[in-house]
Amino acid sequence: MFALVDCNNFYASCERVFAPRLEGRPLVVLSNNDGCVIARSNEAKALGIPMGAPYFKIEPLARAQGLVVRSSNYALYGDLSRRVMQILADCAPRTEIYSIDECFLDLAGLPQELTAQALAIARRVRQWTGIPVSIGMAPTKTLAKLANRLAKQGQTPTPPVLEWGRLADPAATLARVPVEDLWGIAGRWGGRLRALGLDHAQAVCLAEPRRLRQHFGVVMERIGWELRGVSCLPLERAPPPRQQILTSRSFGERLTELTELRAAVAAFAARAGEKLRAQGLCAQALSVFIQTSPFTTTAPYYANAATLGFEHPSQDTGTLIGCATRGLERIYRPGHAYQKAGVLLLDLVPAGVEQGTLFPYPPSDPQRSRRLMETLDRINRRQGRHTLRYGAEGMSGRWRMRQQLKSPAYTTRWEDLPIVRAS
DNA sequence: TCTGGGGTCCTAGGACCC
DNA sequence: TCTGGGGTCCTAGGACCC
Repeated sequence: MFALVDCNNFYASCERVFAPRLEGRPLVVLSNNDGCVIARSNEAKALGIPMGAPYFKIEPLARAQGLVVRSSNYALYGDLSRRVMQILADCAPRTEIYSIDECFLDLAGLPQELTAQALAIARRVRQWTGIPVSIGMAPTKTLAKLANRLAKQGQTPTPPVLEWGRLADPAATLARVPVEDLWGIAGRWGGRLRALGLDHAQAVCLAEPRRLRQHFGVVMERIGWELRGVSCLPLERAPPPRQQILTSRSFGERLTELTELRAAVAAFAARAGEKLRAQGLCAQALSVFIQTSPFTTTAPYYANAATLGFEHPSQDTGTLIGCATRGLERIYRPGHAYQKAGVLLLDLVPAGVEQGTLFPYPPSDPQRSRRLMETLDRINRRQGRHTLRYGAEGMSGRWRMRQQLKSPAYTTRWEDLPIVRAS
């Protein structure tokens, strides 16, 4: 038996935890660079603001309707997520953190009163963190996801919890669920399922699994089995090691000069290196890409990428920046207004087991590099990111993101601690 | 003027191995 | 006219997730 705990409108809820006056008001959170809407409160959804809407298009409406708008504040969301996950880890024998706002629980061995248990979990998370959650429970992950969605929609006698086994008529419920609402099915497959006459979850459930496999492959076959109550997707305790690490950003302003791009790309490489070391990995190759805006119609679109292999596996920021810069110089073409760039680390291997080089040239000192990176990371962990950085990253730069509407990092910066006054 | 960032898995086909 | 059987690795493309 699985439970899926999902935080309601997570980013919007995080913004409200330390600003309770936003309770009940329509609220949206914007993507990096204040580009589009990536989270909406229920009130904002009711206004008809779609997910992913470019902000400049809804701005007039926003003003007229008193919409509250925030830049994304990942320091805050990440910290509140960690707290929620910690509470959940105490509530079940095994958990799987599925995303920043979702967690699967393995309910095996828990007392039978599952609904009562789940209601208590939801209350506890709300009381201890201020974050509202919904919980779906079922014998498979796919059904637990669905139960969660139905619970969120209020289709449950025990909000915010829905236990699949307590449904009076599961088949009729499935028949009311459009295929696109199933976990793992989006637009393309939805269209193809409908073309086969399978347009609701119950039709997929009744379809011959072999047929699903023929038309779509093993992924869809598993969805079919899971809808029938046959669990195919186990709880994953330890996340598998990363296969790639990407750091990319849209620029606050368009860039045309190589010098400016170089600083941006160096900063991305440095950040990617931090992530790499935090995971205990080394990269064996790096890819750098740049692109102009895909939405501009007045200038030709240009996008390109360069991939470079390393002499030997590395987690040294200096090496990463050097490679990224060489790659950039290969693909940079003057005359374009670049909108975005990124650095992708590839062929990751665990640090410490990498293949050495018999005749390194130029001679290098891996111990020295390792100590330097450890010191760099330690200082930046304690004193704040960017305290110590490479000169190539530049001090500021027009490429840095616009984030004009960001709330304070209430829980992760001393200066931003909220002050409570008694009156 | 203004449009996110970060990932995963699966499949088919080609090249190659013994 | 007829040409084995069993495998791996790599890449590109397509789909999906939050």
